[in-house]
Amino acid sequence: MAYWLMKSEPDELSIEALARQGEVRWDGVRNYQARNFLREMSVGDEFFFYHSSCPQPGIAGIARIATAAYPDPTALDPDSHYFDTRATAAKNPWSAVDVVHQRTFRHVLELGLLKQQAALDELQLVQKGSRLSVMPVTPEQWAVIIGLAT
DNA sequence: GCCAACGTTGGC
DNA sequence: GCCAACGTTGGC
Repeated sequence: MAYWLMKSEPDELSIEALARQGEVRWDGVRNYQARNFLREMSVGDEFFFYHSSCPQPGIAGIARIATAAYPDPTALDPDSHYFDTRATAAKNPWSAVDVVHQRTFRHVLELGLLKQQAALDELQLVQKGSRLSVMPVTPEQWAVIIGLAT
């Protein structure tokens, strides 16, 4: 089983909203590196749910991958913010996965706290200039971060 | 294939 | 709202 971290703006989808809905489609990823990671995911993989572009950026909880990657329907929807004129049903370059809520942390693990952990130096999230919204997490990094959540 | 211009991300 | 850093686009 692999571990990941995925970013979401809480205004779009927060861990609380995911907890309410149970299972949602994680769509709108429009970066090839991030998309490639989506395609590497397996059912049962777990990921840290990161809140970005908000008053308290950080890891808010854990969710689980419920489906393998499939073509992202928002790319074909003219009414969607994520519509891509180049995408067709036959040739849709973008992928989505379904995810299930697993755990909401009692407190958000703030970005500043994560940056203080020497053991997380290699995590792409804390590297300067990194904007990747889907990234792998090693088992060691996963354990360190779980240890920060009380 | 280079690279300048542009748009986006995301913390602050 | 600002702006650094990055990815993408498109002219050449």
